[in-house]
Amino acid sequence: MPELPEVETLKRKLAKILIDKKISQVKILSDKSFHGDSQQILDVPMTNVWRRAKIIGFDFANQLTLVTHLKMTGQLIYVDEKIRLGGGHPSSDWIRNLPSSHTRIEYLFEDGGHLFFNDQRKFGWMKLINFNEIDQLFEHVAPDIIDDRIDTNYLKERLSRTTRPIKLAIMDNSILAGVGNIYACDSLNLAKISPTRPAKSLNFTEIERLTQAMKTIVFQAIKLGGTTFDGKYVQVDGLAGGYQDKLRVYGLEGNKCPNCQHPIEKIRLGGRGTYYCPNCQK
DNA sequence: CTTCTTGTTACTGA
DNA sequence: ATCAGTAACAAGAA
Repeated sequence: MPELPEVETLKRKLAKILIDKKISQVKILSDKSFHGDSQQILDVPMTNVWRRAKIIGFDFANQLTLVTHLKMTGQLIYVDEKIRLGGGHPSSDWIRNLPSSHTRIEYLFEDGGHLFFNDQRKFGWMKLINFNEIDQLFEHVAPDIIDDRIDTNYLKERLSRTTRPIKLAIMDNSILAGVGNIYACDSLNLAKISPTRPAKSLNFTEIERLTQAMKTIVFQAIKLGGTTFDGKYVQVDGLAGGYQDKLRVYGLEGNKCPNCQHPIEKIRLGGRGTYYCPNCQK
């Protein structure tokens, strides 16, 4: 599931590859995955690639932006002309065979490169909007966890107002953006705080620990290129990320807690799988 | 066959 | 009015 680190990893690579290029053709293979008139961005130079929360935006010279949310199973994979023609040394061979049955949109660039939007579950989307419509996308979205505006004082203020379990609160985009299930579980383990604690019951020191833990975990995951779990998220070149080898508790039911060696347990919180250590996470 | 999976939003109920 | 809980979305795995 792409969260902030996965989306940031994709954005950095796509910015390097795509800025200044022009799209020559858009093939929409699933109508519900694309919103807008794709003809409007043909032969227009791409000027910038950005990320905010879990959304990536591709800006074009004609004041249009292609925004995308990958939801749980979206992938963005770029294959250059050399690899497509059977040459080069692709780091993962299967990308030569795209499009696949899960490819929803295919972008052909003027230099022969191809960008594939794959999405098994079709929850993800790509949408063409005007520059002046970008702000309203984030109207109800708080700053990213890696933004300096998310600090202990801010979170103390926001969290003291709700009795919801702390894990649900830190996954709430209107409080802070970019922390999904994987990094919420791992951050709470690093901070030694139980995911079920009412948010308002955390004292200043605990919130400070949790804030630091979330930033540490998210920065580490970005550095490692994100988490590849069930093979759903992959990098732009089709390769896995690196954080799955560093996971503390997520998906590790029965394994030993990295803090205290007690077996990790799985519970259900807000209808979502939640992994934690009942011994050291208080 | 049924059940489970998930990020986000829309809806329902308190 | 505001907050909390949950169904819905889609497609595949178990």
